Amino acid sequence: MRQKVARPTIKEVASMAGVSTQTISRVLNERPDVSPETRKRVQEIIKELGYRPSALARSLIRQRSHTLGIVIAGLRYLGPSRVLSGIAAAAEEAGYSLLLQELPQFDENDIEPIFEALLSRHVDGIIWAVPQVGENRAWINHSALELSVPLVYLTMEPQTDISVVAIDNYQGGRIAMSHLLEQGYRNIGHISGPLDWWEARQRMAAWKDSLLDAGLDTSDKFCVEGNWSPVSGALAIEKLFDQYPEVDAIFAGNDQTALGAIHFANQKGLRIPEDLGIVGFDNIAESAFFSPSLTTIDQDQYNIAQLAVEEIIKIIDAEWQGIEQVEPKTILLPPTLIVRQSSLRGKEKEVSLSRA
Amino acid sequence: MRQKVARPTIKEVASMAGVSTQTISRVLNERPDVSPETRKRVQEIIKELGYRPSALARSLIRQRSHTLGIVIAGLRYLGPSRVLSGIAAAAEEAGYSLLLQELPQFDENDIEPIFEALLSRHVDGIIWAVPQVGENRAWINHSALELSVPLVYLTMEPQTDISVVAIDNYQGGRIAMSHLLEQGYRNIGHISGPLDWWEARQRMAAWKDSLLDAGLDTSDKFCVEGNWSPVSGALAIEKLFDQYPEVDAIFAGNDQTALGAIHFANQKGLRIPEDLGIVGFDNIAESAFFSPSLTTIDQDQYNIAQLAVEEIIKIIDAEWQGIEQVEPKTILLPPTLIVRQSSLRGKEKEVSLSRA
DNA sequence: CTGAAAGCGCTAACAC
DNA sequence: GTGTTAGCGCTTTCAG
Repeated sequence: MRQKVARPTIKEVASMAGVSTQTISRVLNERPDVSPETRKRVQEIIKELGYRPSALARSLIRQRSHTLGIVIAGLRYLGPSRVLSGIAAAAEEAGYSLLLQELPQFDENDIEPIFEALLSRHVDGIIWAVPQVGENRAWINHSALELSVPLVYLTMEPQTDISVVAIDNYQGGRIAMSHLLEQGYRNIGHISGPLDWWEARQRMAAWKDSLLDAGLDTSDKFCVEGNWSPVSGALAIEKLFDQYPEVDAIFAGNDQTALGAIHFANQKGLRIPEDLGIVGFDNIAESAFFSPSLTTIDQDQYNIAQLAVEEIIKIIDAEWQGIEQVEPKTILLPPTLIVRQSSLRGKEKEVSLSRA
Repeated sequence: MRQKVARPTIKEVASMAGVSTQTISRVLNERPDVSPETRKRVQEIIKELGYRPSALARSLIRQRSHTLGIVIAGLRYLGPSRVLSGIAAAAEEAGYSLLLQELPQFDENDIEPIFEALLSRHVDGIIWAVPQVGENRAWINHSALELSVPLVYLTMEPQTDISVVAIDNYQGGRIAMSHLLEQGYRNIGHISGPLDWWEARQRMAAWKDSLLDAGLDTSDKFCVEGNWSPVSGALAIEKLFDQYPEVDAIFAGNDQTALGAIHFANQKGLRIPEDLGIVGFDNIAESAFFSPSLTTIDQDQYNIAQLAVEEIIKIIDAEWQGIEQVEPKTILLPPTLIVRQSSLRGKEKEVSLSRA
């Protein structure tokens, strides 16, 4: 059974050491103006009592909590979790704690209470790591612009007034398409993500622009909207084959959609990559083990999360040093192509095991 | 550009309303002893100023923060993320905020600073949601038993002195094995998770006991240790076929390992489920779309997370009401079997699309 | 070098 | 009903 242990306060340490609380405070904060003997004695008593200062009381008086508010959505998906993991590592590294709020939905519009919960606990800054879906950016922009602490957007469309750190989804789409075109595919269809997502629109735009640049047709029939899920991928490819029978390759909005497409193609007896080339997006761990293994676009979400943390701490420190406004910055990270079997037509195939 | 907006304090509200801060406090806390007119006037001013009380100051004086400390590890994996999502939802529901600490490794042994970061911020309780790996339970037990706040373990071996909420992994393994045996498989191999994980050992024990109960052989050759990853699954099954050529079914430690095994079997031209039956564990979203779709064990991690939150709040409330020690409780949730194609031998196959 | 006084933003206990 | 005093646990003046 747990032994409830009360935490000693600075007062108890002081009376035990026979000095005032300020002296304890001085020792804690490593101020020079304490005699070596007093310092040593106090430190011993601190250790003996297991005393730790209250970060809460400190936050109150210093007006700085060394805590970051994180707003996130969709932790049941892999992407947001990886982002959160990156944030956690970077925050730990920088000596910040994390106050976490998960939105029940991506397009939650009642965000006042979310901010309130964070601000009333005196966070030093807020990272908004919610994908931009529908109009949810509008709501948050409205609230964010009159906020008492700095804010950084993660995974959102670049903007003028607030710092943004994101993956360059458009660039990623271009890379995927270049690869398919290089492999000789010419009838390339697209299974998009839900088009109220900014990321889905970016990837789709890259698909369309790539076809245009290559002098190819870009009829609406060549694109079907999915919802990121494997099942939507399977349904989408079926529809795609209906309305675009010549299709010889697919750029899928994400790996899970691609998986659904592969599943369908396998069942139809289509050979991948000979009859149909497929490229995904995300590079989820499983994608190296699909049958066939999936060529995809890797986005380093862990890394952008760290950049976001660094950025917000930079802003916090700047404002703390009296700089009233820090110039908003936009950081767009390019993703990279991971070539696997699903798109390698007529070339030497890699062995998936050796590079997973 | 963001407009830095200072938050008003209770003092400003008070002087604006021409009353003392005490009266504001009374209105905030909905005390009866305020005249209707005063109350109304104060409320209007609060709204006008956009005043919100500081949860920090409240925590300090009330000795209660309505904040839960969450210690977690492995957010890059799906399981812990789902757990966190469940915790977040339940905490939100109960009006608690979340202070998050992610361990850099599962078997991190320097946990003092982790606890310290949470306790110095006056969390009301701690949920330890780190899988039990190697000796990490020993370290935490040592620290946990003399803690100033309640603690609940999530996903850990039941114990006598502290409350635990977990999935019954052993039971899950038994269900998986019963299913394979019912389908007529008799040479059932196991690809385990890393055996320093408690969950991996539980699932393996279930595999062994099931074979014993069925009067079947349980040679060590029938089991290969993996590390949860698809690649380890592929390597493990190869080894398994080497040392146990008669194998006609595999109970995989998790879905990703099963995916690696499927990948290998497909490449070898083995038919699943005819030549080889496969059952996984976890029911990840992708598993319904493997080729063939994967029979697996579903564990409701979202749900156990909610139970853990409820449990710790119950303990917090109890201690708050003067009950010194609350009897530790163990909640073991049984997982459920999800039947798909990979194990359905000689029976009518479901169509994976229709039930995904 | 060290202590006393004041206060961060709020609330509990007691006056009036 | 409402104000005053005191104090949560700590730090920041400013004396001495």
